[in-house]
Order: sequence, then C-alpha cells, then structure tokens
Amino acid sequence: MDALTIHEAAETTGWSPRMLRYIERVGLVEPARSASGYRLYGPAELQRLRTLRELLAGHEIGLSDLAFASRLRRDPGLREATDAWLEAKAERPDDVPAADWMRWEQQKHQRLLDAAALTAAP
Amino acid sequence: MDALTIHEAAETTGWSPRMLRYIERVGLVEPARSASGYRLYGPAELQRLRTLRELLAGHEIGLSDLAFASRLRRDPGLREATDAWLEAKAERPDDVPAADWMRWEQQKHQRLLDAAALTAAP
DNA sequence: TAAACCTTGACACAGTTGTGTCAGGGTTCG
DNA sequence: CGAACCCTGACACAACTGTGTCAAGGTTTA
Repeated sequence: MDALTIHEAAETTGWSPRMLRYIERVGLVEPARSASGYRLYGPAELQRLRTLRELLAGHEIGLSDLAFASRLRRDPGLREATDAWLEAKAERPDDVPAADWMRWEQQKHQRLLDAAALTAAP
Repeated sequence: MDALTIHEAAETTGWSPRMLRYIERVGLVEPARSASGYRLYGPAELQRLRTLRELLAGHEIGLSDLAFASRLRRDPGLREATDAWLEAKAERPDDVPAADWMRWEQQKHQRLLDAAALTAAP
C-alpha cells in the first residue's frame, strides 16, 4: 500500500505533524483513516500538501483565507451574496446604459449557474 | 450637498465611527474626503455600509474574509491559483473521461476570461 | 514485551482581527 | 471665541490563527 503515516507525510511535505492535523481540522486536506484511526496520506494528499505550501508562501495568504475560498464554492448562497456586495463596489451606473446592464446581468447569472452546476456535480 | 460626516454616517448605519475608520482601512468602504480631510459618506457608501452589516451577520463571516474575496477579484493570478488548488479537491479523475475534462477546462477558462473582462472593464 | 509509532486533548505563546477609548491637534460654525 | 465636531496615533483587550510541546493512552512490529 502506498499511504504514509503522519510523520512520514510530514517529512516529505515539509509540514510538521502538528500542522497536518491542523490543516485537516480546518478542512483543507483530510486524509483517509486506517481501521485503528491512523491518518493515511496517499499520493494525492501529499501533492496537495506540497502545492498548499507554495500557494500560501507565494501569495501571502493564510489557511483561513483558503478555507473561506473553499466555503465560497461549497455555499452558492454565500458566494452570490459576497459577489453582489463586491460587484457594487466596481459598478459605475453612469456609463452603463440599460442594454449593457442587462447583458451584464445575464452573464452574471450564467456564471452563477455554471458555478452551481459544477459544485453540485458530485 | 448630501454627504454625511463620520458621526452622522455612524448613526444611520449602526456602525461606530471607530469601525467606519477600520472598514476604510481594510479597503471595503472608502468615503470621499473634504478639502480639509473630513470623511464624506454619500448615499452609495451608506447603503454599502448597511448591506455590509447584513452580509456579515447573515453569513457568519468577517471583514477579513470579505477583504480576501475582494482581493481575489482584483488579482486574477491569485484567483486562478486558489481556484486550481480547490478544484483539485473536488476532482474525481475516475469518472471524468478525457472529453469531459477538456470541456470542463474550456468552461473554466471561459469563466476566468469573463471575470477578467469584467474587473478590467473600468 | 518493549520501542516507536499513533490518537486526542490541553497549555502556551506570538501575531492578527475587531473594538473601545483617550490624547494632541486642526476645522466649522453659531 | 468657544463648543462641537474632525483627524491621526496609540494603548488596551478579547477572540481567533498558526505553531510548538507535553500528557495519557491505544497500535504496530521487531
């Protein structure tokens, strides 16, 4: 079997065992468990843990930011609400005639449907 | 002129003056300034502040979460990186034949282009 | 069986977020 | 002019994030 225990996974990914447990707790990488409860990290989890390091270091973001981004895609209602609020920030009604506005709305709704379909696919 | 000072804005929105300054600092609602530096809250800012309250209370999120969501749309590179990482989480390569995978990629890229075009519009 | 793992839970600690309050100094307006 | 605003900056404090370490107890394996 090609699954590593938490200490082995820690060594090959650069995280500490403590942080692997924390990352699991915030829901970002959740390894399988053995019959007796041991965490089992497979190749997919190891790769995710490595890219996670790069992602955090390369963009100055935190685990909580990523957890929120994850929540955004699992909760379409939340996503729609935040998107709506943030879109208002960029809006400038003055130079958006009615026709353009409607096209914009249609595109927005299409994007929301796309996102919903994708997250609902499983 | 229909612009309120920070205390007046605080009263009509339910935030404290202190929090209005903090919200400006994190980049979520940035009022205009008078010649002498006073913050001037117009109808648009007041409405944004009220909906901001509802958004935060209604979804158990924080200002920092919203600030990150805002950063996501202003930085397409960051958005693409986080999206890619999170997409891998939902993936299940077993039941995704090559044709579907390519269609998925095309849709993803189209969505990214849409988003980029919209944020770049100004 | 004993070493070397694993589990959860807790204490600890620095840094960030969200908030209040207060000080020192400029602005507006009756 | 003086009261009542506004500004920035700082101290304070609870709650959360990100980490380390240690304790009490179960599992694996030489």
